[in-house]
Amino acid sequence: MTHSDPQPVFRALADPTRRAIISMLAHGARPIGDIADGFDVTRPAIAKHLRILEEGGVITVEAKGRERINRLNPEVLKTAADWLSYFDQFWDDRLAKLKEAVENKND
Amino acid sequence: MTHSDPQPVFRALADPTRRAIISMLAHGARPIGDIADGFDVTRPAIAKHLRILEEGGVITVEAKGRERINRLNPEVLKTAADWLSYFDQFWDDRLAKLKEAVENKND
DNA sequence: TTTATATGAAACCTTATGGTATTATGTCAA
DNA sequence: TTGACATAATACCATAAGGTTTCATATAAA
Repeated sequence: MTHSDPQPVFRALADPTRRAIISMLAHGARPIGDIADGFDVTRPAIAKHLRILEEGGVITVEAKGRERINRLNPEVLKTAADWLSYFDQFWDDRLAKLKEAVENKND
Repeated sequence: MTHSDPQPVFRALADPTRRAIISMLAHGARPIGDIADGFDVTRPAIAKHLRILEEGGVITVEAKGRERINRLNPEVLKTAADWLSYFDQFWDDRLAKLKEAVENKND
């Protein structure tokens, strides 16, 4: 319904390292150092990914002392999911029927 | 369940022109020329996008005389949708409840 | 107040990306 | 068979992406 531009989100999702970071942050907010420890690449590389995630609104960064806490902002991912949801009809009849059933019963 | 690598699909989805091509092909298969007519960029540019879509399995190309019909393969998009579906829990409680209700009643 | 720690920032490199213009090839139609 | 048409292929270009190393800065702890 909000129909906002999915481009920054799809851009953020395009890299496997960024998707892994997103998955990691789904389990809790973390500073850069902790994130970088989980990957082969250097911390500056992770910092660049975090910047792109932040630009896309996928994460927010909160300064806390000398640390900077990176927190997932999962609602933004809905922008991409919404774009893809149009194609539900092509692969999942059951979901369409389910949605229909619910719309008739509840709302 | 299939759990295949979403990388080629997310790559295909990363460009706005490619997403527009996907949307266009959702309404029916078309040859390159027809597709290119709908965009500002040149045909070789569209051809490159189609190549990336084909590499990602998002479209299939069928030679038909001197034309080459580009056909959407929408099931592949499910790979990306599945990856994103993990985050449903963060933004949509209703869907979770719905799923639960269905699992209790049907299967 | 040193010293260690967490991060930012700059400079640089290689390859991918998205685009162009031009030329070649295969197929249909007159 | 010749001409028109649909597309492929090639060469080229500018910028973005993803990575590195090195250096600077701010905060916490000794």
